[in-house]
Amino acid sequence: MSNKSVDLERLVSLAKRRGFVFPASEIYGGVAGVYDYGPYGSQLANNLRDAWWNYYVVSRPNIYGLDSAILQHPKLWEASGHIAGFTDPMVEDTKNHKRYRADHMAGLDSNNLEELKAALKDKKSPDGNPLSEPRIFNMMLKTYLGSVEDDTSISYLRPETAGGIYVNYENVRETMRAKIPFGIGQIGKAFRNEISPRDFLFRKRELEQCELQYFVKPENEKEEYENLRQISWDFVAKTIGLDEKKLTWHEHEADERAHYAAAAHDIYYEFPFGAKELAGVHDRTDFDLKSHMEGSGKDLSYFDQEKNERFVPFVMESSIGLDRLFLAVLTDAYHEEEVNGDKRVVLKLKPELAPVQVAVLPLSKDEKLSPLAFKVYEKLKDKFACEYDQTQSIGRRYRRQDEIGTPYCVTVDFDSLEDDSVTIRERDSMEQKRVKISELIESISL
RNA sequence: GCGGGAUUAGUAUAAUGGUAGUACGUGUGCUUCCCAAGCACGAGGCACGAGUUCGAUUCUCGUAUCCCGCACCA
Repeated sequence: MSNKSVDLERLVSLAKRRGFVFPASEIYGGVAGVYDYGPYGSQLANNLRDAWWNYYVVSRPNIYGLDSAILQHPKLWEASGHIAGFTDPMVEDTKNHKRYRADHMAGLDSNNLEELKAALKDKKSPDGNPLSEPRIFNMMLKTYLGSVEDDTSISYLRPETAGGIYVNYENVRETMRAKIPFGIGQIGKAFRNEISPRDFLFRKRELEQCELQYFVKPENEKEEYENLRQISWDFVAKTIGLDEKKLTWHEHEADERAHYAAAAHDIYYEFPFGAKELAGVHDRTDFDLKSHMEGSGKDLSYFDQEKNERFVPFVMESSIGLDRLFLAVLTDAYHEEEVNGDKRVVLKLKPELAPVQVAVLPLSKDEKLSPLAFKVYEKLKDKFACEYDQTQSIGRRYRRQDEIGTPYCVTVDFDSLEDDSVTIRERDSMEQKRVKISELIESISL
């Protein structure tokens, strides 16, 4: 049976029912575009985070980790281009995407979109192209640093994690004695006031990004870019193990690239609501470091000792949304199967990613079986993510574990009292093998 | 943000201007119980606010959230 028919509602329902994802502040009616990860969801997210960190940072000698603050100097976002015009009513040239102040063009001192819309009805851009409708642009979440709320204390929750990497570029290079090429990896929350959050975890207002910024010599731009594309593909396809048939490259045309990017390729995943961006690889050139050199007045150029020359490194970026990865993993794993005339819902998660790796189950709740089963649980719990469950029938408990993707169930039965053996039941095949309790840990391979 | 639809227990749903059933799930107990078995008992619900009304889960309005299109996603 395939999982092609998996629709978003089923995933949302399972996620809620089994403690993966809850709507934020649900008892107050929820908050659009914000979700909380429940007991199993937070564990799965942790596992995905660890997988990224190990793959991109820990296992690479010239990649360094960073955890920069969500709050940074407001000037960072000016230099990066994020602040420009964001709290103003803007119109956009629909052809070349140049932006203009809607109030200036309309000759009105107004933030009223209806008034502006009427006044701009027949106007063209300076290049003679049609204009988009006026909108207030303020994607960043504003806050005040310090307890006095005035214009001088305005700050922003970061709209992306990359900025924190650039402002620490020199600190990391210096303290790690890093030579180009090297990279800085970071995982963290970012915030965007999305106009319309949609599609469950796909477009959230509070999201988590995993980003690698890789600093290279300008002349190696193309080669490093292609290399990073391959690394990024291998992460989602091999390390995470998403179905490669659902993954595709999508190259940005010039007019859909961000202001900083010379080249951009996204990895699309076939979500229940269509093929959408899961990850991105961008060639950001020297835009960012140069912008921050200008903004801060500090020299961020690199001195190459061998060639005795100085240059501003180019940045190759690999970024992936942790929430999107979570949703892709859930989508990929979700299967409905027919077993003995009943429907079985099973999450075929990679064992190392599963929130529970081993469930220990006494065949029945019993004054002799339960203590033995609990001893088995205690033996395993420091080695694997374990759960102990003795409530209701054994078949029911297998199904429970199937639904949260537990790869192995260890069942303690009445024979166990005599032969010191237990059975290991495998999730996907539902096959069982009997092993000695003393050899149990070695018998479970993740 | 615009237009449309929806919102009843944890999930999926039924009915109703006189405060709600069902299924699955869930809790306790019985059953040496290997793939959601059975039996008994139990907990649990009309998204929020206002209006109309003797009385609103039901009608009206507003809000929130979700879904579908469009736009947006720098």
